[in-house]
Amino acid sequence: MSSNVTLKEIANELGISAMTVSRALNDKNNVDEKTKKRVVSKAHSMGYTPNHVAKSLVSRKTFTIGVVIPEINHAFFSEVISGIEEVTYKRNYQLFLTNSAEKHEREKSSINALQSKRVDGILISCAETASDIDFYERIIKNGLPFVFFDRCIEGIGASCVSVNDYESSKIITEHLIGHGYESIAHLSGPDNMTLARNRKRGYIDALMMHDLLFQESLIVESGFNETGGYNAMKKLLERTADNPPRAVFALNDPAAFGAMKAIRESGQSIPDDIAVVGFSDDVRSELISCPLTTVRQPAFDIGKTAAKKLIDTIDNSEEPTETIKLKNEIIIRQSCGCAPGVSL
Amino acid sequence: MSSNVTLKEIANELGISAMTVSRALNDKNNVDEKTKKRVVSKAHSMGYTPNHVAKSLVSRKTFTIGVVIPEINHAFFSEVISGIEEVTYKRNYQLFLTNSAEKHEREKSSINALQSKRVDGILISCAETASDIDFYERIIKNGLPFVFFDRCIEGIGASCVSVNDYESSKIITEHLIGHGYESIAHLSGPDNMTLARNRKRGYIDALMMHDLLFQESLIVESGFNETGGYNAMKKLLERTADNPPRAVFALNDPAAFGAMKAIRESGQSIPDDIAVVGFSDDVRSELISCPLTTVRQPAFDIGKTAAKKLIDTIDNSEEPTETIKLKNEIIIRQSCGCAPGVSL
DNA sequence: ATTGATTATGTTATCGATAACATACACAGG
DNA sequence: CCTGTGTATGTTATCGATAACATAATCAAT
Repeated sequence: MSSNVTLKEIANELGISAMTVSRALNDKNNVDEKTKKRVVSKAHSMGYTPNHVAKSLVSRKTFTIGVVIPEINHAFFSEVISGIEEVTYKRNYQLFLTNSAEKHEREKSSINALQSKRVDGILISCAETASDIDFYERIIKNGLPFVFFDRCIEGIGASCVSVNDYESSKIITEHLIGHGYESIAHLSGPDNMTLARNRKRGYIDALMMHDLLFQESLIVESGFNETGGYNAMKKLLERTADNPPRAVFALNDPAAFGAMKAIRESGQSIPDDIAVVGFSDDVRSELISCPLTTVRQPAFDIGKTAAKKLIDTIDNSEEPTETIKLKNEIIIRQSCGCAPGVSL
Repeated sequence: MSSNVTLKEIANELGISAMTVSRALNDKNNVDEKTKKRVVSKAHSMGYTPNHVAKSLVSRKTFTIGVVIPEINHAFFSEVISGIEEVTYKRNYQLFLTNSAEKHEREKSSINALQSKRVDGILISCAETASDIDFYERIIKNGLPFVFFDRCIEGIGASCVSVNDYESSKIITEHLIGHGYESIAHLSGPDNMTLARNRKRGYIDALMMHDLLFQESLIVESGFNETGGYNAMKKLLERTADNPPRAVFALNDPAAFGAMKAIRESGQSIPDDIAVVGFSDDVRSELISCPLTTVRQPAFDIGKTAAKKLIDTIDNSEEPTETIKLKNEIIIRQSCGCAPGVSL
């Protein structure tokens, strides 16, 4: 920390008490106007910056929130952060950014560090490997405001902001069914994550509703990144060598990119041999050689909504716990088998 | 803030002094082993979390750094942040993220807020409109460790981490010259920014060295985003209607995308009528219909290097001020007129 | 037995800002 | 002239952790 001026130093310079300086700088009304001016001008000339560390210690409030995300360098999350930042900026909060790198252990240590820094609340999107639900629950029960976004854990007393994963997954699967595809595979995420469960449910229910055979063997866990998608698809193609699926619904776009790579490497073409659809509308999705049909999530709005909900919860302990679902948009491109220019 | 246990509460429960509890939890060696165990176990069962706000007040050190960037939702910056985060995580610092949204006023207010929060240092990439250099200088002289990255202000006592803008710009301009193009335009940034100045200098020097006529009228300020690039290019095409440039070097990729749009709208084709090259290697650059020849910046490394330099400066006040230039890589694609598959 | 060193613990003061209480003075109303 | 009501200011205590100093108890050495 650099050489910083304190209230007492200003007070000594002016021959008055620190309290009067404090009152003057906070523009309280029971201070003489002349004194106020002298103080303000002195504070300015001495380069005074209020010490929020001291202020926070007394007020038990830091005007700081912590954000825990599984990956920073990912278009979806950086857009969410933009949304969060817009709200925190307006409401005068600072934002601690931490990265769990999809590791639950790192997530826990970040949360502990944020607690020590006495953040007023935490926004979190769970790591792929999140498992120790009690850990979150304990902290929430202890009274630290918590809001989950995107990758949520519902039912443990914290608000959640996510998208209508279930409906969107159902719709995009039905779109594949509409193409006449009968064997449709799914690259899934971990079952203890609400988001992954909902996407899988949407997929299964769409099959059921259209009287298609649901085969457990056509579901492979890929996780959220390209490598995971690639490996899962390879496994799937090996497993179904004699009778590969006609289409694949990947739980997000990076996983879909990985799957596309595996499909091409196996000598098959997209969408003529195997159609692919994703979820999340990555920046790359519309630009790749066979543009990806996917679901666009309102990332910026997710961030804004989650941040608002958190700060409302901080400001007012009566704020109800809520599960907010934002609307997705289905983006039809060519990887599903549609001709260019088709829209839903 | 939630209900938090203090040292004194633990001390009361055990009938000992707060000081002993403090010593036990910090594993000092002059505490009885039995006491230590009792304290640690009690602290755990009471859910104690150390209060870093109080600790920081005494130690005048927060283990916190502030990051100020012009735009969060931009692949380059989110990669830089990843790099920064990797270092701060390892070194046990927390990271305050703030967004200047390319506005100098917001930048100043963020820096003030960070100072009030008593960050141990600041990492900053200047806003496009940065102007009040004295402001930075005052803070740096006051002793707050500062490291600029990417968009730097050199010569005011802070370390800088950036790329060899000058050389790379010269090389990529020479590449255009190698194609036989004689009238080459440049979309530039603000002159008070070292980065923009260096890129322009590289462009001009390349022209000079190859005895090409340097025309002031072929330089238009575009700024760093797509809209800016679009408007600048439109202006340039109007201005040179009778004799448009044969190639354009844009100071970054988004500006190049905007320029490409304007060129196509004017009915000309890329690269046959007008070649375009950019700078920064955006994720989209290799995917667009005419892949963009550009300069790849080691974003992750920039973040890592800047964060390391900052923390080294914080830890050791003798750490010298340094200007570190990382190496770029020229990525040859087709927008310059090269056939697919060519590399430098 | 007395002294000094060593170990375990307690007490007080501090970081900077401010809430809560105390004081001092001016002026109006009886 | 006295009391009450402001107004402007000062003093003290507090937030939680810990550095610096103080004390008490134990044990070895003289």
